[in-house]
Order: sequence, then structure tokens, then C-alpha cells
Amino acid sequence: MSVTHLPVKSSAPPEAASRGQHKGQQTKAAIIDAALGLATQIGLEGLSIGAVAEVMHMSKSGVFAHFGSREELQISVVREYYRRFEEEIFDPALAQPRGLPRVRALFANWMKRVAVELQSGCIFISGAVEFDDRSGPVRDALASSVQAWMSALNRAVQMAREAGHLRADADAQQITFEIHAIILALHYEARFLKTPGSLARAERAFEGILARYGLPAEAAGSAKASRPASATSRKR
Amino acid sequence: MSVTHLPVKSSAPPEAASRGQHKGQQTKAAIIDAALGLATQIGLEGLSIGAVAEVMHMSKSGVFAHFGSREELQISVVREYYRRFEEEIFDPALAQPRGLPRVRALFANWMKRVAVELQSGCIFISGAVEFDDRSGPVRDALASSVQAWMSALNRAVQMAREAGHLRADADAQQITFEIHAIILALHYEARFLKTPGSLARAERAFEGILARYGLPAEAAGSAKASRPASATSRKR
DNA sequence: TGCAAAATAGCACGATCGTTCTTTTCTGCA
DNA sequence: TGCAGAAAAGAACGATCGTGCTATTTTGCA
Repeated sequence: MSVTHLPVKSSAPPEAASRGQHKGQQTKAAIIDAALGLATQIGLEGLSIGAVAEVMHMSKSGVFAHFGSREELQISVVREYYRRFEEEIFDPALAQPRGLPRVRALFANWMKRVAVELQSGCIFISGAVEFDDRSGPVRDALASSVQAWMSALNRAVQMAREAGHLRADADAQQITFEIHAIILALHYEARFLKTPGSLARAERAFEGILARYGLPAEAAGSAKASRPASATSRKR
Repeated sequence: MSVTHLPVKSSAPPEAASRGQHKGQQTKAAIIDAALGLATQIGLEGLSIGAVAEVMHMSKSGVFAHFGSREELQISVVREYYRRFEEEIFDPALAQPRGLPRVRALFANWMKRVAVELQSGCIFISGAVEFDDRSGPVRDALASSVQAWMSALNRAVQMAREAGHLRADADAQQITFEIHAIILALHYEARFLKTPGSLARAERAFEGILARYGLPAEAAGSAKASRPASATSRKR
């Protein structure tokens, strides 16, 4: 998809669909996988072709040839990270019904990914501080990936409001901001400070947001189900 | 105040008080200042002796001689950053009375420092992702600086609760976590994503925290003054 | 004012970086 | 089974890095 232009055989690709990749593609995918693993540990900026080559048991030039530049390798890593992010966080949450359940699922998956899953960090977070005053294609790839994810989260929040799960006057962007804030703090405290119990604190903070922007108290005990309350006009 | 131990000349320092530093000290301070300026832009890891030397119009070895290693330069930068952090954020807030006013001042100063003041980043934030899976003295200096600041903030929050400005059952650590989260999100959105209006969002989020952990509604209009309510015993 | 000591410069080292060019090995279709 | 083309290796480049070592300059007190 992202390969700029390979000298595409315009004729019939014999059985290109499944795994008929000319082996170069497989190797390239394996390199990106290894590079992604490295990048989550040492950051995108720390990613060096030599280190990737060593992990892959390949020569530097062998790795290099697949990308043409270090920058292109970094961009490929960003794109692959985004793909997995979508696959492991966003897609599963679509199984949940619109509204609060889906927002909860997004947050839970995100938390798991960012602080629990592995001892590896999130390159959307580390990349942000590495590239926050640089410019260029890597920064652009990073920023647009993050923007895409934030927009998706924001839409889920909007739908929760429209479903009547949140106050009608709740500001979706504000809620998205605050959810993002919790994830960042979790990443900071769990990964850097190694504060125990930070996962629970993140969960409590999230519940606090829901309490604040949720329907005005009253039946705060049992029901988590939908209750399409007062604010009806804002439908769809 | 916080300087651990400088190799105190036990004999008579001729006029050491004011600026009787053997010029080496002055130069060293100037180097640290320049290095700090660089580090806030390119990060602690990106900090190179050559770059510092260029800024200082000195030779690499001239700079190097003051520290003996790059690590020691990085640690000096961390310590200096902490000193300024204390001086520009913590100390001025002490002029405010204990309780909510002081917490508000801490947050306001912090916000200003982190996202407005200059186009430079916060090395407590960038350093966290650079060193979150490394170990060694630089990481230690960074972590203990951050811990010290977080503890100071946490004490201020505790005092606000003890002064009756917050609910008696409010969890200070939780509040500190959530305030930290807002700052991180502000740094992320303002510096990396360049989202407009993120400063206002951070302020609103902070007000939301105060609303949630503040005294149970009722007179939410006028009074911001102290009201030394129930929990008196926990003084000092 | 002279002189030890401190401060700085100059130079070179090994290592690593991204990248280029050339050569060798491998792959997959005729 | 060849053989063209793709894939990978190898070697070398200039640059930059941190760090020693040795000279030179500068400082501040006797």
C-alpha cells in the first residue's frame, strides 16, 4: 500500500492475493516488525539501521535497501504502529454498542495497550516529545496518525452524548482531552515513575469524568444500560 | 536550598558570598545555562557536548573539562532545571495562603511554564520518555526531581483538604495524579499537535477537578475564601 | 610583577551513524 | 535447468559522537 512505486507488473499477478509476495515484501514486513519493537523501547529517534540489522541478522545495507532512507523506515514504523493501534484498540471496541459502552471499551483497550500489555512504550507518546519542535515527514506521519485516532475517540464520545449517555451540553472535545490526559499520566507514572497503583488511579479518574459529564446523578447505582433521556432533539 | 553539597571551602572564603567564584564556576554556570536551553529544545538525550561548545563559542574539550563526562553534564542540567522549576513555580505560590489559592497558583504557574512561557519543552516530560526504560544516574536524577515536585504538589493539595477547601474524603494522591494528567495533555496538545485552545481546555479540566473534589456544591457561586471546616485535627 | 595553578584549546582515537557503490547470492519463472 | 532480476552482503565514505592526552593561554594571589 505504502510502497511508493514498485515497478508494478501491469499484467496478471499470478496469485498475488494471499501471500504471493516476492519475498522482499515478507522481509520488509519482518524488518518493520523488528524496527517497531525497537522503536517502542528506544524511541523513533533512537532507531538506527544498524540496530535493526543486528536484530534481523542482516547487513546494514540489506536493511537499508528496503527503505532508501532512515526516514522512510521511521515512517513505515509509524504507519505500522497505527495499523496495530487500530486493530487492537479501535476495532474490538466496535463490537460494543454505540455510546458509553464503546467509549469504555476504547479507554480500557487503550489503557491496556499503553501501560500493561508489555514493557514497551507508546510511540505516539514518545514520538510526540521527540518531534514536537522538529518538522518533516516523520513528524507529519506521527501527527496525522494521532489526529486520526483522537478524531475516532472524539466521535465515539459524541455518539455517547447523542445516545443520551452524557449530558446534552457536554463538550466532546473537552472530554476527549481529559481522557487523553489520563492516558498520558498513566504512561508517565507507570512507565517512568513506576508508581504502584497508577492503573487504578487512571480508572478512577476516568470514572470521575463520566460522573461529571454523565447524566445528572440521581440513579447512580445500578443501571449502566442506555437511557435515552431528556435531550432528544440532538439525535443522529 | 536544595543544593546537596558543594565542596564547601572550610577555610576563609575571601569574599565568597557574592560572586567570588574562580571564574571556572561562572563559566560552568554559563555552560549549564546554555545546555539547559538546548536540552529543552532537543531533549536530554540529544544534548551533545559539541553543540553546547558551539553555542558557548568554546572548544569541545573546554566544555568537557568542567564535567568529566556527558552524563555529569546531563545531571547538572536536570538539577538546574529543578532549581528553576522550584524558583518559578513553587516559590511564588508560597505567597498565596495555604489551601485552594496556593493549589491554584501552583497549577497556573505550572501551566504557564510548560506551555506558554517559551517555545521550549519541559525536560521532566521529555526526559520521562527518553529514560523510561533506561537506568543510571541521569534517570535517577530526573526521577527524584520529579518525585520531589510531585510530593510538594501533593502536600499543597493535602493542605487544601485540611483547610476545608476540599471534601474531607478527597484522595490527595488521586487529585495530584489528575492535575499532572492535565499538564501532560496540555504539553502534548499545545506543543506537538498545536491544537488551538488547549490552554483553555486545561483550565476547564482543572476547574472540573476542583468541582468534583470541592465542597458539595451548595454555595458554588461567590466564596472562594477559606472555610476551616470539620477536619481540624490533621494540622501541620 | 612573577609564577603556580586553573582554564581552555588542539588534536587524535575508536565507535557509530546514514548512505553509496560494487559484488555476490538467491529466487522464481521460461 | 538456465538465467534475468531481485535481494542481500561487503566495503568504504564523511560526519559526529564522547573521551583522552598534551600544549597553550589565562587567572589570581605572593
